[in-house]
Amino acid sequence: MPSCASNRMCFFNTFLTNGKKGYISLIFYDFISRSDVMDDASELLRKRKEKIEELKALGVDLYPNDVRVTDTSATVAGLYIAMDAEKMSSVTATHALAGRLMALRNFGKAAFVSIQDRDGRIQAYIQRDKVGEQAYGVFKKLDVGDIVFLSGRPFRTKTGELTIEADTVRLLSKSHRPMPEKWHGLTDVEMRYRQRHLDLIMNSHVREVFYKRSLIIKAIRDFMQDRGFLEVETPMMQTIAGGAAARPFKTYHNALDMDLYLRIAPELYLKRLIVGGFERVFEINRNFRNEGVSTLHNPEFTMMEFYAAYATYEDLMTMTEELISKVARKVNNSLMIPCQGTTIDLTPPWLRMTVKEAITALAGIESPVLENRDQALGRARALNLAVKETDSLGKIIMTLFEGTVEDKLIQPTFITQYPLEVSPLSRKNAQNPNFTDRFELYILGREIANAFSELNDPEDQKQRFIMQLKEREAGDEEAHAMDEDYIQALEYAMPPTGGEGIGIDRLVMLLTDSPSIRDVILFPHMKSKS
RNA sequence: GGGCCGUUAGCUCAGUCCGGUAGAGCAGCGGACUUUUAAUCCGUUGGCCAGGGGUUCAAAUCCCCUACGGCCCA
Repeated sequence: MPSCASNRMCFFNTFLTNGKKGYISLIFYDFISRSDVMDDASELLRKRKEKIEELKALGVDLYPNDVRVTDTSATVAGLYIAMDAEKMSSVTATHALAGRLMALRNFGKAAFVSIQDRDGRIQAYIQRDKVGEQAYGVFKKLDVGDIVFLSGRPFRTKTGELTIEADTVRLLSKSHRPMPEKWHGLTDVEMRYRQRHLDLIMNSHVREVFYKRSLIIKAIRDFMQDRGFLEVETPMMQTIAGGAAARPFKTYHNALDMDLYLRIAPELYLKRLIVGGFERVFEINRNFRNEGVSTLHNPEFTMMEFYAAYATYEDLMTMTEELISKVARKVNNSLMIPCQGTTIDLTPPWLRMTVKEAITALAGIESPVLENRDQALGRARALNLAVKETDSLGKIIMTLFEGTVEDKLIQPTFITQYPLEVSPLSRKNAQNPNFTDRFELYILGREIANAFSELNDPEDQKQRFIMQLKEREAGDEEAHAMDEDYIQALEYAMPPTGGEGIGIDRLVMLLTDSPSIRDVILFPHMKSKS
């Protein structure tokens, strides 16, 4: 038998060598109570633990699983919404509900409680003479935060509040920890993100944001399916992370003995499905980009990408207006969206202008400057923008655009005609081959969508990849890699196609008036607290 | 990566400028109370002041470093 008696490993040893169940549980209990509670825990946690022991001593099952819940706070509220106190006095129906105890107002021999379930809150009135002395004794030991079961008939209090007059009250799951403060709730943003369960318990508007997020995604999915788009799933782990300009996460497959990258976009696989003949596909899923976090960036984020054969980027602008306005109407019941102190008007059609027109119109940079690399470079430097001596005109134009125009695009605006150098997968514009048939949608100064008429000429695509390789050799880690498999797929002929990606998180931010992407992602990434 | 701000009881926050016994409200605990709703009333417990180093007779408070978070910039 091991000689040490003060760490977890040793208990396992004891268990293995001794093998008697009763013995081990005794030791283990000793360990829990002495180390986790008596020494480390706050007085509050110790008191709670004592109460739990008292309940156990009374023979109360702390975690029963034998109740039948028939209603929620909302179904009960819906039934009696039109009935006043007098009408309700003749109601004989009883309702069985369960939820988390969120408020407790005790009067000695009776109490009002509020329980919270998935639909909201409902009040119940617990009387000693109604539930019985023994059940009431157990009830008095319950805490805010416990999960409870209630049944009884509904009535209205003298203030008119719908209330369940409980004939049964039971503990369903005991909370070992106290809830945050009832009035101010949980406001510490770090704790809200790290302990989202608490945030969801305490902050109803947070629950609403995530209900709405689900509605938005459902509305998008319905819209796409109604138009004959097939929902597909393509690889999240890719041998070449392509389809966008970003640094990928790297991982490793043991059995195959190969490096893999988490995808930065599904684009190239989705277009291979267009070659395969599906003609209309979409995917709503996660992308992973190895970059910093900010109010607009999370390392993993959700995009919808879709591709439509025989469509152009111009068709997609119209479709995007329809999609986003339809979703907004569905979840917000309006096309006027209050967001971050301004109102966004989503009524189509939306403003359309080229990158160069936008720079001239919104930043006052004369158009000849945008035709001459040296002048454009000089202007970018004068504006303190980060440009390199070796940057091409197209790159400099985009630097000017990002530095001077982006945050002015408040109302929905399609920016079209992106430079060839920054669009390696887009079709060249027929009139001006230095630019591509591409657009990005901006709302509230943020990029929401990116789309283009797809480049389907395999020889041109190969040249574009070679251009990108040169950028990569010149030190641009985000430049696109050569993808021979993709080129070979194009060699089997891809129909003329329009493709688009819509940032779901950013769309949810817009439609829920959330200031940070972390407010629309349930578990945003945070640094570990060591 | 840079700048600014923050971290004090389970939670929400004072206290920091100007160093001198660590506070409030809620929650908890004990008591009263059978229509309250931030219930009320009486009493009461609870702290490694994020962590480390320095200055000082004396540090939550002043200085330096670190961690985490927020906002802004790149």
